[in-house]
Order: sequence, then structure tokens, then C-alpha cells
Amino acid sequence: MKNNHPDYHNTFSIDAVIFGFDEGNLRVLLIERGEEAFIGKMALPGNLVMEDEDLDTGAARILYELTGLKDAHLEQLYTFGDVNRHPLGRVITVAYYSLIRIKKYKLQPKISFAKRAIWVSVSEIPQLAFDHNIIVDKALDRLRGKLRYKPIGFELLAEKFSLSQLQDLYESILQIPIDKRNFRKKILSYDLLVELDEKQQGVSHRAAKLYKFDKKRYEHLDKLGFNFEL
Amino acid sequence: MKNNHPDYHNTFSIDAVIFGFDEGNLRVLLIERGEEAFIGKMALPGNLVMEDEDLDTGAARILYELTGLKDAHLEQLYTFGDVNRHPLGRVITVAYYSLIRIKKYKLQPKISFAKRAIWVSVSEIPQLAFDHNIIVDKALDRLRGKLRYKPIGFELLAEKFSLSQLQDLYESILQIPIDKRNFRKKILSYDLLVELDEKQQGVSHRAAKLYKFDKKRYEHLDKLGFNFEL
DNA sequence: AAAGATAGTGTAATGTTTACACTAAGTAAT
DNA sequence: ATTACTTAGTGTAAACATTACACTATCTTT
Repeated sequence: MKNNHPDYHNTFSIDAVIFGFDEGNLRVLLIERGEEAFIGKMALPGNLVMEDEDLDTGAARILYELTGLKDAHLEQLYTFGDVNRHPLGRVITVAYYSLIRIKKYKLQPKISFAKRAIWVSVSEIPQLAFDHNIIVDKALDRLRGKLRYKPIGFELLAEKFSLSQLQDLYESILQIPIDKRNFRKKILSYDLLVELDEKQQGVSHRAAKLYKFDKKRYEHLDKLGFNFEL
Repeated sequence: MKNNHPDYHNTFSIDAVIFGFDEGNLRVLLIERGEEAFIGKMALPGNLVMEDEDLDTGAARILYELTGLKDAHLEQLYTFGDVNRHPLGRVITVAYYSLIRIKKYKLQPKISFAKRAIWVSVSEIPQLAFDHNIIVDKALDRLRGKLRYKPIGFELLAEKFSLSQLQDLYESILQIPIDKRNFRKKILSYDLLVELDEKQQGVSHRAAKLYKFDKKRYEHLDKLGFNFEL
């Protein structure tokens, strides 16, 4: 079962782990594969890289073709290169990951390589093609690690959010309870949130104030050596 | 200059950034290349991966062949895949890094691909072949980041070391001054160092007590959710 | 008007980090 | 054997950060 397919000789691919957050659930973007190997199985969006294409460029292209997503800020995660990870030959894959706002995008595969693209809660991920379950686990580890010391949670929320929504995100991704007063005190102390003149709409209880993340200010402080930590 | 060499068609390589520490200097292991491209230039130890070889296995093999080093604990760093990073064709490279005790190993290339292997202080790294300066910079960033929240400094020191040597290592890699009393208080508070019944030998001043790192205990605490931080 | 739901708020106790300077032990030179 | 030199080794008080903890405010629904 090794190196026996002409198109899969000594070549490389990209797979993307795209996280979203929705109704208190962390979700991953999966496609249903429309081609061999693993036709019909769920998998991460991924495909072969072209020969005249930088890795980062290829990652953006492949994500767009398979899901319709554009402009996600992809970061490299890890490279998986076990000899037998692909049944049709030697393919190493460079995994990327990204955090996006689910509602900002409409999923729509551009090529039949993906039959459809869907958001799946991380607690309900099925058995995936290739070693993709391992890749998702690695991405989850990275996300959890990074969430504690970089202000990246905002990328998963709507632009305007309440402090409770933010706390809910941290609690649900890190799987720890957080004290409400201490959470607010700490997150506000960094002075990275801008309080808006606006409240939640359409909730059947007291509406919360909305905030947005001051990215400019964070980047400024970051350069000065400031360290975020939740 | 692209994809015009039959051996370099759509293929991948591994490069290793091996750090050592010596006389207050952080050093990187470099080879002098004995083959094209960049013959005669200094470069990271690196070579093409074989088709029937896992990445991790290939990394260990290549490091051994080019430097004589065995059993270094290699960790994946990042994958570099710009189209034009290699002048003879499309080669993506998976970079690995490792921290080792310089004195534990004798450098001795096993194949002529490397004319010689030497330790170079990070402050004196020349212009290297390919994009290897960028790879070294990335490894340095990773090392500095990791040093703060994982007890990895010990891998660079002799098995038995004094607290001053350890402090010197932190100060010199992180390029910050550290208060001696606070440093000792903190590092000892983790209870990860075993005080030995032994002192420094052959120094022309008061000899320091020697310690060793209790790796077993660290791994145990790590599993329980303990977080090291300097 | 009452019940239900979530938002929003302060303080005291505990633990951590920081800043800071002298004595102890050994070697080398006279 | 005394002195000078070099690095090892040590404690405390003040500032700061973290934790634990419970009630009132605001809005909607009935």
C-alpha cells in the first residue's frame, strides 16, 4: 500500500484546522471528502500543494477551494510525516490552524473535492480520514495553551461581545470554572477592552454592556514587552 | 532556477538546530557543506528525507550522519516551504531543534556531505546557506519562549551544576539580569533540584554546592498540572 | 405586581514578587 | 600567616496580585 499511486509520489499537502465558537461550543470545520482516498469520510479541509506555490499561499487557496473561506489568518501548527499516514503513497502534510467568527462566513466548497463543509462541535468529532483526529488533538492542545497567554479568544467571538460571553468562551474551551468578579477585574485591568455605548439586544433578562477588543492597543503593548495572561 | 534538477523535484528535507551552552555562551551546531548547493558554506545539519522514513527517524539519521550526534531529543520546530528557498528545485524543509550538553558528544561527520561540524556562538553566526539564518532565528525565539515556562535549561548544563551556573544560563539566553536571591528562592521553591553532597572542583574561590535536576519528579508534577515558570 | 434570569459590583485574607547588602569560604599572592 | 581577591550563600519588609466570597440591579415574562 505504499508509493503505488503515480500522483502520490513523494509529495506534500496541507490540512487546516479551523476553529469557531457558537452557542457555548467550540467547533471545528470539516468537509466530506468527494474523492479517494477515504471518499465519503469526514476530514479536515486539505489538499496537495502545488509545485510553484508557497506553503502559506497554498494553505489559503486550499481552504478557500474546499470551504469558501477567505482571509482566515492561518498559522502553522505542525507537520505530520509518518510514512504510512496516507494510504496512496508518501505524503507529508503541513497542518495549519485558525480561529474565526463562524457567522462571518458562508460555507460553500468551490470544487467537488469537498462534497460539503460543516461545523462540528469538538465533543462530537467522528472518526476522520487519515491521521486527522491526531491533527485536531494537536490543534486543540495548541489552542488551549495559547488562549491562556495571548488574547486570541476575541477572534472567535462577534466583534461586539459581553463579558459573560467572553467568560463563557474561556470556561468552555479551557474546561475550568472561573470566578465572575475576578475574571472581570483581571480582563478589564489590562485595558484592552473598549466599553461601547451599546447593550445586548433581544435577551429576556437584563441586557449586558457590549465591549470590543482594542487590537491596536494590544499590538502596541505587545511590542513594549507586555504579557497578557488570563 | 526552479525545479530544474532531477534529484530535487518536489521533495523534502530536514534541518536541525542543535543548541549547546558553553562558557556562558549559547552555541549552535553548524556544518560546512561538502556538496552543492552552497558548497563550502556553513549551514545547519540537514539533508533530504528518504521515501520510506518517518520524519522523526529521518531527523535522527541525518543529524547522526552529518555530526556524529546520537540520541539527541529532537523536537519539531517549524516547516519552511517557500518556493524559492532552495536554488535547485522545490524543497520544503521540516526544521527540528534540540538542546544538548556540548561536552557529552564528540563531533564527527560520517559522510562527506559535511566537511566538518563546529559549535558557533549565536552572536557570531555567519551568513548561512539557504534560509538557515531564518530557521536559527525561529529556533532562538522558541528556545527563549520555552525556557521561561519549562525547565529545559538543565539539558544544556552538565548533569551536576551550581545555582550560579544555572542563573548564568538564564541570564545569558534570555538576555536579562536576574536577582541572585530571588532566583535561588524561586528555583528551589519548586523542589525540582536535588542538592548533592558535592562541590565544584578546581575553582580559585569558594566552591559552590552542586545540584542536579530531578526529572522524574518534574514529570510527575507535570502530569498533576503543575506549571513551572521562571 | 411578582417571579425569573442574568448583569454587575467590593473587600479582606492570602500568597507572590520585588528590591536590596552583607557575611562566608575558599584561593592566591606576599 | 596575613591580606586581598573572588564567588557563594543568605533574610526581610513593602508592594503587588490572587483568591474567596454574596448581594443588589435591571430587564422580561406572566
